[in-house]
Amino acid sequence: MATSRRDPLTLEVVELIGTIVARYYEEYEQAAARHALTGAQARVLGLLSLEPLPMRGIARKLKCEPSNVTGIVDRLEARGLVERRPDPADRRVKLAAPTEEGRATATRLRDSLDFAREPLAALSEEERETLRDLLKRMLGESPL
Amino acid sequence: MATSRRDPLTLEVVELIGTIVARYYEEYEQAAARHALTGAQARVLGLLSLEPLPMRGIARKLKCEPSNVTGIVDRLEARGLVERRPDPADRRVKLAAPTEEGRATATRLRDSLDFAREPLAALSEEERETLRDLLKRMLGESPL
DNA sequence: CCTGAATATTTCATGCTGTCAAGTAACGGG
DNA sequence: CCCGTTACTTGACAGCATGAAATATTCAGG
Repeated sequence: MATSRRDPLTLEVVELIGTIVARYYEEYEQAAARHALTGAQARVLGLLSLEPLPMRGIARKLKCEPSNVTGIVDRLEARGLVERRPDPADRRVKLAAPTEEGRATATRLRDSLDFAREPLAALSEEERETLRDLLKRMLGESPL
Repeated sequence: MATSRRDPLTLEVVELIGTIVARYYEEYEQAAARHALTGAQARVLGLLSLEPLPMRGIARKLKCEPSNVTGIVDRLEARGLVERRPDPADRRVKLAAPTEEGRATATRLRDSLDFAREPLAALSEEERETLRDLLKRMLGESPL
């Protein structure tokens, strides 16, 4: 299993992935900032724009403590982008859902992110297919 | 230029890259935590293990304010992993350099990161070459 | 040589993210 | 009905990040 970990080719690919990660992260933060959001706020808003979630559900997706989510949703709520609604099935639960404005912001954010990720245009359709398959295999082998 | 931004294949690849970024970042933080370091501290220590840098140089590499670097280096210095040395050529400058222990920690950190990135082993050598070339093309087109 | 603009670093104030521990409210099985 | 569990919040604390102001040093021009 360790046979391929040290060879120059693997190290080069690892290096490239590191570069992609750094660039992606930076552009994500910048895109969020353009909408006066922090990265964490943008991630939560993006999650909620797919479906409303209980606070605990957000924490699970973000892999952080629920007490942390309280603050992030507080700030989004204070800006009118998100609202807390009671869960009819369980009065302990609060469902966070985007407001109309929150949904609009999430959409604009997503669009500006797509644009930031434009470098894929440098590849032909066939190349993108190859890339997709290789990335899938990379991710598929990992347990998670 | 926008011709390829919306098609399902591109979106799928973007999604995959997002997954890789999330996983990479998470594993980086965990690897740092295993050495009782934060992500930012691990990044700085990794930089300095390549070459000593002035505070401002670290800030440039991290793309953050110099005043932020002061605190990060403070904490690394308090742990004996880094030391500040005067720059003989310019008395305004302080060079941050890893101590012996800092270098050792950086090495162990790098090794544990290589292990975290093991999923590449799922690909054959030829596939890794293809992946390398595609990633290079993706990155090469961007202005930086 | 001296002055003034520019540079390197630090300090301070502030805000956000993250953790942990403790507290409150509600669910649900026995 | 009670008790353990679960969901959420609060408060204390640390770290990261920014911006403005203070200090020390460099360097160019007169």
